[in-house]
Amino acid sequence: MIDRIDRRILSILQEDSTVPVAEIGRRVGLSTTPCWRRIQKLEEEGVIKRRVAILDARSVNVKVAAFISITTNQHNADWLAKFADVIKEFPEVVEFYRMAGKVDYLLKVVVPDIEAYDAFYKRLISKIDISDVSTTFAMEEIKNTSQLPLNYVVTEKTRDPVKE
Amino acid sequence: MIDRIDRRILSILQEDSTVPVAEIGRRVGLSTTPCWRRIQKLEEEGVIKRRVAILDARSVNVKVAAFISITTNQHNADWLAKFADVIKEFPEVVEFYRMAGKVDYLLKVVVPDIEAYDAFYKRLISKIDISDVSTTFAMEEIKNTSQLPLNYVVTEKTRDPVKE
DNA sequence: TCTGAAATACCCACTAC
DNA sequence: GTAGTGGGTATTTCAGA
Repeated sequence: MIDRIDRRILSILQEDSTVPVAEIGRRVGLSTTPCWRRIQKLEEEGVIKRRVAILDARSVNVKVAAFISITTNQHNADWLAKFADVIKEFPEVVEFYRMAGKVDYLLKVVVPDIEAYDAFYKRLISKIDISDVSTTFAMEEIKNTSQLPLNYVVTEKTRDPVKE
Repeated sequence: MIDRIDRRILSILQEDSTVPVAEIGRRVGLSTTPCWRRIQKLEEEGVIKRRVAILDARSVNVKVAAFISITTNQHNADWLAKFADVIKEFPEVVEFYRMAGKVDYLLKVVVPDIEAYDAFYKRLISKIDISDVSTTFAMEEIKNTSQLPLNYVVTEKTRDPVKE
């Protein structure tokens, strides 16, 4: 169970995981060891999934983000499993969801430019048989964060959503 | 300028930033110091933007992802600036793009459930005047990674996209 | 002169108390 | 929560291309 202190620790770590444990402890009003033990527990429980480096998209030459809406008429489990496996393997696909409503699947893809998108698209449809596809491009990334909101965390003291 | 070794270092770090420098060096065929210097440089240059902890969405009670397409008839710079500022401040909004085509803006929002989405939606439209909004929900997250594809990186040796 | 290997001092993560 | 240790990291020095 996550309490308020855990939540503050998570908030710090998902913003910057290089902050030393002693400093985190200081900020949340804990000494190093208990703070460190909480972090360990959060990692064991899988609340903290991993620690990663976030790269600059422009520096690695993926300046264009595209959203691909896929509608299909094939809905059996076998087909879906194969479809998902194939698409997951493309490194350009950074997000992939099965949707409710008219669109069946939504992909977020990152590539250098429209030309590269076209090449990617051809590779995609050559590997898998999909009926209806529509793509929209992001002109500007206004916000894109790995930080999840923590105001909905169920704390041990209360079951109500708590404001940050 | 990024070379092949840098690319391998980035690949390791964006998958797991806890790997010790000596181990990274071993994997890319470098001793600790030059490897460490490369990482420093990549951070200085902003290729590595930050190091963060990735949290488990279910553990922090945000199981539902929604995509909100916003169409507006207001296109002046003032309005956009205000609009962007307001929306950015919602922690539930994890992604926010200005789009090309019919839809003007696309938001990705994470919340605990449909009920919470509704509450969020009401708060959103109370703060800002938007004409046309449509929401689709993700039923299943098949892939969601912070790892960018590195096969498009422009290396010092070649300007061609290089296969991983 | 630039790049990499070896060596050291220091600081932080982690353990025992 | 405090004290102490091992290990990784930051930094310097040195060797070689």
